[in-house]
Amino acid sequence: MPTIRDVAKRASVGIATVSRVLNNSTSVSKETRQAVLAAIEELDFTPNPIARQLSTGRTLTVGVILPFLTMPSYVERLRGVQHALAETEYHMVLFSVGSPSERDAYFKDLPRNNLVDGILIISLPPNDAQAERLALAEIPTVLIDAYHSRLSCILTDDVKGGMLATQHLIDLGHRKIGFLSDLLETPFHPSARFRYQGYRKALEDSGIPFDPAYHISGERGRENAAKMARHLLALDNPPTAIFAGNDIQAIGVLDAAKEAGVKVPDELSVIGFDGVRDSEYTHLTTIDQHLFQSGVRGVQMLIETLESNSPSPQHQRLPLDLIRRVTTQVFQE
Amino acid sequence: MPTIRDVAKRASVGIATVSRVLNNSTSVSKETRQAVLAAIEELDFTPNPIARQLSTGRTLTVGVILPFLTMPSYVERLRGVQHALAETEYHMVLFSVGSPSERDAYFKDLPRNNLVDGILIISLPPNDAQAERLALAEIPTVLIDAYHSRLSCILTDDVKGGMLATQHLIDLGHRKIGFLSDLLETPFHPSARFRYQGYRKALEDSGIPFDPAYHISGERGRENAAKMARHLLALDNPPTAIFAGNDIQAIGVLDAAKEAGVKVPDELSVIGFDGVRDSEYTHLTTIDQHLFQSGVRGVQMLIETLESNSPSPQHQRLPLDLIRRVTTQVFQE
DNA sequence: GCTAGGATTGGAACCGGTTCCAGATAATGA
DNA sequence: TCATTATCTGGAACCGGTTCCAATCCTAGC
Repeated sequence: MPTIRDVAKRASVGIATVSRVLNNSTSVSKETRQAVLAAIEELDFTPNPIARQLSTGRTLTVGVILPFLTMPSYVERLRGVQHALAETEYHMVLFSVGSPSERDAYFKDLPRNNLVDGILIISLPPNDAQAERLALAEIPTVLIDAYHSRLSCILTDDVKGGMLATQHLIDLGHRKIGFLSDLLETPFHPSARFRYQGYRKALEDSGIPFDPAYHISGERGRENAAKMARHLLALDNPPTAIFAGNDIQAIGVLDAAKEAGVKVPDELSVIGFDGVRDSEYTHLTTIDQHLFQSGVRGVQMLIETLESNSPSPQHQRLPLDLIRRVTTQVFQE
Repeated sequence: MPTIRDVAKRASVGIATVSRVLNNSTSVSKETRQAVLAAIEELDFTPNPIARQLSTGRTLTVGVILPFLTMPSYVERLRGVQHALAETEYHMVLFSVGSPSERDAYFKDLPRNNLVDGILIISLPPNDAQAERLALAEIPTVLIDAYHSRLSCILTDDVKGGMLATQHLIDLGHRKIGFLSDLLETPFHPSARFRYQGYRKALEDSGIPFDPAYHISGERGRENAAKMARHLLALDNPPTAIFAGNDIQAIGVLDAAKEAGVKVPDELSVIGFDGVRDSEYTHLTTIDQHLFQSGVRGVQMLIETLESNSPSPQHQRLPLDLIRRVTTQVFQE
């Protein structure tokens, strides 16, 4: 592998000059530049990025920490990150988190070793101590789908989203509204809890009493959601509408309804949350939280911070949009 | 940020000794080691991986090139890669390919710049020239779900898989068997074509004449598959079984069948291909090609090559298993 | 004709590790 | 006791870039 010194020798110039040509920095005469470019061509020289990283202190790499592709919504956010990063000169290193201890290890180590220039954390809220460390680190961090006052964030207002979804059902005339979701207490992202809060708030605002029988939560996944939905549908006085904590669960609800012979949306309205692709296929009414866009925005915010190194954390809130498809309908007696 | 020299000074030893402690290489006396470890602790020192990379020539990074997460099957393979890589000391850098030109750029550049120690290519078969370059490069490459004689590969026998699926339907007594898939000619991975060949071969082996009306291909995706399935089901003499090129398309077929009031499996048997998670949910009979495992094996082969630098390409074939679920059934008049 | 100042250029130091090699010390054997 | 060897240890070179700084050349201005 030829080095910059080989090129310098071949072009009969100094190594500094070759470097200048490579970075087309300060003035190099046209003839010299030509000579250097010719030598580079002849030797088939490519600068070694590692050496460059060492001397510049920049790695041109962004580290992405996420709960690894366990849910379509993470994949969709990651897709947004990838898309936005492709427009820049930065590479993407993936750090997958499978357990709280793994998460903590990355939170601790990644900001210290100079492996990446910036960190994107997807759907993994740090605790106060971790956030403090991240905030003090030289490497900027942006949280996507997680909040901490000390760090820059791309946020989704899950409470508001929960209200939006519930309000939609209320507006359609429903009064017996079920809520079905992941476990509310989780070591990872507590979005289900916030959405539940939104659900409760919307009911309260409309003066609809909350019925604990209409609230059920359990392990994630379509099958489990179907199981929970069967339970709701088997109640003596079953709900006429179900708000599922995410789209995958909503699809599980659709499964259960079909199986039970309950017609959607005639006899049961179903609304999801996320706006993943599967919701399109299934024509599910849902709350679109712009997952792809969250990845894009996260990258934008990180790159901005990297280039301006403004230290004050920024918080950006993504819009939420009700996408009305065919699974919700006006309540009919 | 403290450096190895700071540690050396603090522990009153030479930098070489610190390095020895860090790499617990050749003999260092117990007392010296203790002193160095204490200094490291006190200074909160972490070795800079970039500097290490420059001097050792190893980056401890594997580059993964893949058509970016456009299909569940790629995600599943990637998951396997991630899982296996997590057991090693290697990191993973993701290079996403959205177009043939992007693919060609990565094939060309990645082996040259010393950014990664090894390359995994998922579902992107290189042409001869590219394969030659990759084979000659100092950086080892392993193809997952793609074949080239000059390179190590983790393979799936799509032709055999196509035969397996078709044979299953034939064994059940079906004679009017449809085949529905992606476009057979694609700039990317031609798995659909191979599966189609397997379909044709199985028919031929059983002496069942091929009916061109039963073969349809088009853009990928569930919806498109449903559209194509509607077409097949609307034929004067519709097939009694459909083999879909992949699970997502098979799910599209199920959609179309339900919509048309055709009962699965009573009136129509459906078999998919891949064994993605969605196939579990939908209780789809399918050919499991062990996607996750393909990622794991790819990593294993790559790491092996990295550590033994054996230059001769290895080819490993993954098994194919028929998973019989509920969407296929004995043909009944 | 002489000098100030801008344009080019090259050498050397530097980034922060690893490792070769030689020197120092301790232990072993005769 | 002395030579020999094994064990430890540190300095310096090296990986391959970038960049500071000083040197050189050239041209314009007086």
